[in-house]
Amino acid sequence: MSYSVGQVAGFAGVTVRTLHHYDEIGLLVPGGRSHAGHRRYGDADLDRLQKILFYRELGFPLDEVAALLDDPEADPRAHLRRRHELLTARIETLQKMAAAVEHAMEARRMGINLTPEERFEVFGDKDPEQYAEEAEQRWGGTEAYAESQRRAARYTKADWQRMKAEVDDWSERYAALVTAAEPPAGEPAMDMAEEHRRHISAWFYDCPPEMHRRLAAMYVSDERFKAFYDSMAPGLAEHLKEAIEANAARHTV
Amino acid sequence: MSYSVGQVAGFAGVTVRTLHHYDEIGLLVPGGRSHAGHRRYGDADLDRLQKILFYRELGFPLDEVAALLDDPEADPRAHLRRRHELLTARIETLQKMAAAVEHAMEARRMGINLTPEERFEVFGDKDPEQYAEEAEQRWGGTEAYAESQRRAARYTKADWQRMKAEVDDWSERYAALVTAAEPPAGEPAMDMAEEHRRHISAWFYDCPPEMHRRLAAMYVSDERFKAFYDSMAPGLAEHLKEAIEANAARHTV
DNA sequence: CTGGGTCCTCACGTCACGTGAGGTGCAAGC
DNA sequence: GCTTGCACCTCACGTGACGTGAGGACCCAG
Repeated sequence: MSYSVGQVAGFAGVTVRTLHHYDEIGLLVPGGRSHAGHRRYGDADLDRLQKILFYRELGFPLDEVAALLDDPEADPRAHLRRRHELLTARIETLQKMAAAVEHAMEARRMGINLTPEERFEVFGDKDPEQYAEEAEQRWGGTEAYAESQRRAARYTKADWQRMKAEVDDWSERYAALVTAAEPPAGEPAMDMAEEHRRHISAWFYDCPPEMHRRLAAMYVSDERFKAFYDSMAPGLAEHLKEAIEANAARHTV
Repeated sequence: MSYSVGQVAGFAGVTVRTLHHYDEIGLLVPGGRSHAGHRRYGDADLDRLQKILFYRELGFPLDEVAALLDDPEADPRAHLRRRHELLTARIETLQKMAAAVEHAMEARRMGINLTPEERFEVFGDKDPEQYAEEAEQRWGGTEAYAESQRRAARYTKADWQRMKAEVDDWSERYAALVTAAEPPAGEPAMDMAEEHRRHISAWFYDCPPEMHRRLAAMYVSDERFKAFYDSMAPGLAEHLKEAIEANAARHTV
């Protein structure tokens, strides 16, 4: 019914030193001591440790953790709710970061340059107006940048030619499909959306349907991606987006 | 085309001191210095800083960040891929933590006690066999624990009586519904699933359909939850799970 | 020519522990 | 009965990633 430092450290996944430290600063004082002066942790101590580790995991400094835990206002249910909120909030920001990384990967794949504030928007909380003017200056030169991109990569020249041939072939066929007014949710369009996905997966990065769907949203929401696809045929970006969504739905069934 | 420490600190969301530190340890040495000895950061420096902050955000110590960035093997695409993988992995573990918290909330709501290893499983990497024997000893006494739970909470005695009356009424009606062989996806069952969800939201914690669905999965996967519901009527747990899923699907359309 | 703002370089402080050093209590094996 | 081993103890200094002044240089505006 009571545990030693070693045991607690063992199943809580912390070091003995950490428990000593928490004792020193009064954050987690064990319920009692053995005859020999050894720390003895009871169930209540384990419970408290669990909460401590939780808040620590989310980046709270230890004194704030202490304040949270020693708040006489909060009942256990409120704690669980609070933790769930913190977790979901954290998950949300990480998902935004992941989305920004996807954005960057797609931009790189298509040789589109990013503005400096876009590079940092991964970390949130930006003043979007602040550096707006100089963002303008940075346009143009995209083609040279894209070319340097290509050279910087690992592929050989022959690889690049094969890849480019695939892209050209695909875009020609998809443009034809759009001008023939094929429906986006039809079999031919979905098949070409799937081909698009496999192309990315084969040459650039693993792109499951879920992610492909998020990319599709970018193709219409971001002007540069939209311009890239619409240059193949007018309305192609929107058409491709719907085809990708239909294809993803077909996959997840 | 080149920025001062203050500017960089501004739009990267770090302090000037941090940039000084990165210069000191050679992690991010600015491209040049002005006449007066002031640091001048170029575009390449910003790019590198973005990567540094990213890896730092994910908990890498700075020397490892340096090792990653100065690895001559890695091309930029590989970096983006790697970052995306790290992010999705982190998101996944956080989602597991959130699930464990939901588990704990539901257990507390129904007065079910958790074993000590369950309390820590939020943090993953446990040897599931290790403390198995003593887990046994901890059973029984659940009712007393549940009672103490009730007293510890914020509600008044009258509130508890009202709440319990609601529960009793609901379980009686749901048991009748099951014995009458009503289909789980039928309107009456879905309505009672919705009532169940609203009950939790009103008395305990906000429970959107998404979360309700995850709880339903626990009702059949965890023996204790299953026993709780099956004691109302045989097969009720499974029936309720399907009703909750049907109700959630109805909600998201 | 005097502020005010931004930059500079020491250099010590802080937080959450890590890492020995040197010693104690106790059960098992020789 | 003794030593060996193990898990524990208490100092106490080290470390990583900065925070926080102290004291001084540069530069533009009023």
